Amino acid sequence: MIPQLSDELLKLDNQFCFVVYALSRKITAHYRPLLQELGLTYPQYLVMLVLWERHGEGETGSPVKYLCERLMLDTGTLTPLLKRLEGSGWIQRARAEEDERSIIVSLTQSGLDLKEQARDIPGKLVCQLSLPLDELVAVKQQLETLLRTS
Amino acid sequence: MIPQLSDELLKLDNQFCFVVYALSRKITAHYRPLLQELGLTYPQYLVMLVLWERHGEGETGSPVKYLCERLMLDTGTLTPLLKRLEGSGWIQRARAEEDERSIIVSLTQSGLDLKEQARDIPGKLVCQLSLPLDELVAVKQQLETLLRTS
DNA sequence: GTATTTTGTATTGTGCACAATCTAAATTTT
DNA sequence: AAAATTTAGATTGTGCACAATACAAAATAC
Repeated sequence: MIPQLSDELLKLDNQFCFVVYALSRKITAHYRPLLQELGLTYPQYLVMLVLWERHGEGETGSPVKYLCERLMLDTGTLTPLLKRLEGSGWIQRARAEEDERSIIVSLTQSGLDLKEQARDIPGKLVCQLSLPLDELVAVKQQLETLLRTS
Repeated sequence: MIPQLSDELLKLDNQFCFVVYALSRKITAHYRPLLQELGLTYPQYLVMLVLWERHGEGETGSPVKYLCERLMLDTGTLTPLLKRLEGSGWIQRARAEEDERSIIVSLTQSGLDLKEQARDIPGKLVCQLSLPLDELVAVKQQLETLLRTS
């Protein structure tokens, strides 16, 4: 059996995707203890980020469809997740009046208050990442290019 | 309410982690149709990569513990996954003789043959990524640094 | 050599991800 | 306007991830 280039390409350490996949799990593991104090999982935290951001822009409600697009997740993932957030008391779900198909997600007062407890999370996390901030920003931009165009 | 820096840091688009998380899901989505032809999921494919690689090094069997370390996954994830791979006929699982606690995973002939069908997958995937190969290699190295040291 | 601790794996339970299917409301066609 | 199509979410089923617990085999302590 002659060694081939394709053998090299099939090695785990040569997989670009594995690095992204493993790093993603590792970073969310960094978030876990911090988010646990707030009673959130990482995907739930992402939903809250969007709702907090929208609230700051004066948008008190967001359709599920909007959240799906923003987080690149489908309803099979978001519907049960949103029900759990509702069960925790952070959000409310209600049918839109103009379009009975649409569900509008909005923050409760507790959900809004939770933002104050989340304020220091991004800072704590960056400190745990062993890459200078400017390099981190540069890598992030390249990953965003991949995310947008691939 | 005075706008604060922490408001900016809490925006979704400023989250380094979200980019990694979303990109990871997007890349595995690229793999999905290719792997479906082989009857593998992406995490199963990663296990097969390690087993193929080990086989090339003359190691016919790998303990579960080794696979856990290599893939940074625990047995709660790997045990059922390995049972599914065994059910598909790609691998075998057997207790080690020297240490009855240890389970040794080895390729079946079909599992070894499957490598030939997987050979062209890395090439197909790189073509779907819209970043020149040299930049991809550079980004990968920085992500590896994060993965190792964070 | 027995007791204690550690190690390797399995199991259980919760929460994503995502494909596939379903339903009802809205829109478009004709 | 009735029929066909599209759209927004929900549901079902499979397969990860991972914490927590359990357990037997091995290693260590005593």
